[in-house]
Amino acid sequence: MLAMKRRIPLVELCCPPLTDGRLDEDDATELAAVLKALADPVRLRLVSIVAAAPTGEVCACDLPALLDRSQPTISHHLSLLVDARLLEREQRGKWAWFRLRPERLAEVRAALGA
Amino acid sequence: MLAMKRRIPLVELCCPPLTDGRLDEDDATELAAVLKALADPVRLRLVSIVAAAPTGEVCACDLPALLDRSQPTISHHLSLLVDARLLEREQRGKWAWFRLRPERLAEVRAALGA
DNA sequence: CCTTCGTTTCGATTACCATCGATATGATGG
DNA sequence: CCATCATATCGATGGTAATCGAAACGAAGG
Repeated sequence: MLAMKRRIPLVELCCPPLTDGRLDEDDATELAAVLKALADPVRLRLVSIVAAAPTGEVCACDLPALLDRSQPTISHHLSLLVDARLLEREQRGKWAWFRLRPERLAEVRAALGA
Repeated sequence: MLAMKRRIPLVELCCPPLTDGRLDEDDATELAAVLKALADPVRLRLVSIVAAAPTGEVCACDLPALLDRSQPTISHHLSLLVDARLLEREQRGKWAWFRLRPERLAEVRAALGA
């Protein structure tokens, strides 16, 4: 035991915890990609705004004003967060709404140690 | 209550958890800096190698071979990790030894949510 | 001291990234 | 259809970061 190789089904975490053994190159690259998506002040604030929204979702239309960035810039960051599976996007009429994917954030925490 | 503003002394975490409310610009910048230090495959592998070392420490001299990068490159990444307070460095004779700072990793996990 | 050897710093190169204005896309409502 | 408005894409730009070879630094040991 301990020879058993990965893939816990419940959370489907992206990588074994950092502290459990040497990460191989692929796992490290994958984990680095998610962390890179989080490692930007604007994107962290986007995630926190969505996470703290009372209704659980936020309209993209409100975000440029909240973050003092242009609309294309916000759109760019939102795309990266969706690609990293940290947010999910839903189009409703003309507006795009975003929700947090808390399991994904939990995966990242899990990958960062016990 | 809930108006009380930050700084839990025990762990001295860098920022309030992402999911507890909107991060202000300073907190977001600080958290992004630590995450950026982690958001690189080579540095993640460095951390995991140090974390998994049976003795708790690793000699810098062994790392270029393990990671297939030049010695200056490894030195550069180690500096970034030390600056981010994720590793600590100790010079012993000619060799530099590195240890993990688990509290710092715990801070990052805490900042990423409950 | 002078040499050796591990490590850091320097300089250069290359690649990536945040940002914006301008433009395109796409859905809504007349 | 056509006009409008929210969002996405494009192209350009300035800045940052990973990487390496070469050179500088620094500790040991004769």
